[in-house]
Amino acid sequence: MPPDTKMQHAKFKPVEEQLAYLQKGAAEIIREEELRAKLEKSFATGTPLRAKLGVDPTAPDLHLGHTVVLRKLKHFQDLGHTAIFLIGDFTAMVGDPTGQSETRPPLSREQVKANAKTYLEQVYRILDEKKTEVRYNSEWLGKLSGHDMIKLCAHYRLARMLEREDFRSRLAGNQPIAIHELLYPLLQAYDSVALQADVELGATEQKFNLLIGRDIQREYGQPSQVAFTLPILVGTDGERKMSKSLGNYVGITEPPGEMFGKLMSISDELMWDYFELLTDRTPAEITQLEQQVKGGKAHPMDVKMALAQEIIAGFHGPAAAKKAADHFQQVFRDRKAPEEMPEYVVPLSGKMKLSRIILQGLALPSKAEAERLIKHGAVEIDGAIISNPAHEVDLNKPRTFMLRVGKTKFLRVVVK
RNA sequence: GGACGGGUGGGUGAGUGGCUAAAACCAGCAGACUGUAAAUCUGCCGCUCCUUGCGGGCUACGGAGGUUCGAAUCCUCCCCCGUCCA
Repeated sequence: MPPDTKMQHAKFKPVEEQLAYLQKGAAEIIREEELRAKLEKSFATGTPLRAKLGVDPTAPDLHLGHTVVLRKLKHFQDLGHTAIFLIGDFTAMVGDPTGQSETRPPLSREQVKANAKTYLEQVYRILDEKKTEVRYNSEWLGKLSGHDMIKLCAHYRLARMLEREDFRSRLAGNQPIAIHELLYPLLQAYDSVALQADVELGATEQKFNLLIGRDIQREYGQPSQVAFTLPILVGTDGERKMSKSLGNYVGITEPPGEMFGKLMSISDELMWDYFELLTDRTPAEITQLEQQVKGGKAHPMDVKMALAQEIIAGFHGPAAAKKAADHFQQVFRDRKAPEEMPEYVVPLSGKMKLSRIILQGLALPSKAEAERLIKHGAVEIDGAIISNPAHEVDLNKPRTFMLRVGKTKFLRVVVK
């Protein structure tokens, strides 16, 4: 063994170990042998790989779905490689057609800038800010001349571009495709050229774009990047992709208690996906847990609680996660009122309608909604169900009572 | 530029003059059952007032006018979207 190789051992972990770490949770690695070769070369020369993740600065509120791919980028970072977080400020003005059934409205410069800032703040909850190379693709794309652009386009064929599912179906369904949308994959590919990416990460729906990157890099005389895709995270409904607009998401900036509740509401089957994609448990550990649950040795709820706690600890710290777990245990499992609940102060007066109190105290959308809840028997005062929507509460002397609305909402009402 | 087709409640989408706050489905909310699960079942699901009722008022079917005792439904103009032809 040459002496300099020994030194490299300190810098990078053995290739097989790295590979195993990276493979966890991957949907597809194209091609795996190339990744191994790149890792070997990196190991031998002491040069970190350049792993790229590009995002459209369109969604300032990140949820767990976004974190799947971010966590993988973090894994590269953990192994000593260079994590490149690319903000597609230029391409955002084009609009990624991926998975779109219609043309996306482009974003203005101001929107892009503001979104990018919020985006980064949230990304640093996962990535190490000091070690992350943040780039904006306007840096090179903005400088492309018309001539450069034509040259780039000349490297790809229309027929291949139209192979893409979303283009094909739109074409077949008489839906419009704007010419500039064809440019998007090419520009993304050019980003890989500009950044000399060794690996590009993305969700499975990005596969097509990532593959074009390989072709274009070759055309520009560079080694092809490895296309590394990750599964799309299913939302809390257990059916569709996690997304904000579907309301089946868990936001990473949500309070720990909220996150806990949402995570516990996922189905038992789904929790294994979450373990794989959102925690650092090894595949072996996960399989073991799964068997324990199947064999009746572990209760699914306890396992799910551990899952929720682990995920939350990553964003809010272990203490906050523990607190959320305790709170959950008390309120839902033991069906007791929590120790802490929001307070709502009402001034001393004669009487007040219960519906008005919960309307204001819980910021419900309408009084009709409040009355509906009462009629349904969802409202309790100090443990007694009140089902008369016209019920009035005496407010003639100072006191405190506990209001419960539905299973999850509590309010300490203080009359003074 | 021309010819068609279309814009209905959070979404899909029925409804061609009164019985329509507007079918159905989805989403959502609540209750039951549970492990706050999931699945299932039941109810609710524009706003507001009260005496909480098969109750009163208001607002709503792209926009503005009009016809009519009465319009999501008919007429006029306008805006927007799609298809086809050029």
